[in-house]
Amino acid sequence: MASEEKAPRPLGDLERLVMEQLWAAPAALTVREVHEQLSITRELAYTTVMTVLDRLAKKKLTERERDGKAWRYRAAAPREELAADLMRDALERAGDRREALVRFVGQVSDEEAALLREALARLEEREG
Amino acid sequence: MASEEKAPRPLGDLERLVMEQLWAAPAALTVREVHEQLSITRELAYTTVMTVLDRLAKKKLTERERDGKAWRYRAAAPREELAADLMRDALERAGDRREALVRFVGQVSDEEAALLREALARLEEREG
DNA sequence: GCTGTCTACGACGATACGTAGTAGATGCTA
DNA sequence: TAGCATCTACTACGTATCGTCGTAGACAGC
Repeated sequence: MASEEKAPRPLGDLERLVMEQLWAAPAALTVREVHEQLSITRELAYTTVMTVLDRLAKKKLTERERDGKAWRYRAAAPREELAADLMRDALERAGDRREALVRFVGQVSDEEAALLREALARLEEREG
Repeated sequence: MASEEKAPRPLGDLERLVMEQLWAAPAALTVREVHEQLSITRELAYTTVMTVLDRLAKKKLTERERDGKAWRYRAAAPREELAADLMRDALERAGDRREALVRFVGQVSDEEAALLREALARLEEREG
């Protein structure tokens, strides 16, 4: 016992804000566009946003493509995918998975429980 | 959109090892006992273990009670509870929960899916 | 050639963690 | 009673992450 891998570090506050911009956008965004969006709420240097976007790319959370001399960034995976990964990760580091799942479903709202049943039903249907 | 709280930082490697000792123990442990256990595998100063236990207590992950002049530490919550909390937390920061849950159940093993169904059934039974 | 726009790279402060030393209280023992 | 052992409390240091920028250099258009 006692042998697991490191948990993925959670996003920092600004990193999360930036990812939310990318997730909300229909297409890849330039640093300037992200900066402008964030500037609505808070004051940030252009280079700060650039640095964060760059770090996110190094962490494989964003991908970028050239657009003239600028880069366009987009989220590497949908927000829900990241959430599912984190859930999976949390489950994996539980001791007794059955117990963890029981506690988990005991915590979710009725609506979420319904969504879970629905998701499981769909899975069963697809997998036969 | 864009308004969530900070995600709980994951445990550090040593912190995790220490928590695993506490989770595995049937009763509260002294610093010395944890230190001795960990010393089987790696060399660590007594005070290092003490510091970690202390930090875990400040983070409310452990609780401690006096035993003579020493403290006895125990996990504040079972391992599975922490896992369930993390899963819940991950779900909460997903955008579309339905989508996140679909992706989640799509990721788990067949066995885990079965455990999930079982947990949901038990929940339904209990809640009527 | 000057100006504006981008990127690349480096930097600095704060915080978290792994790791440990030292000081001081207290109790058992020779 | 003097000492050694045992514990806690407090401080500290190195590394990594993250928020936050500044500066320098490449380039394009006026």
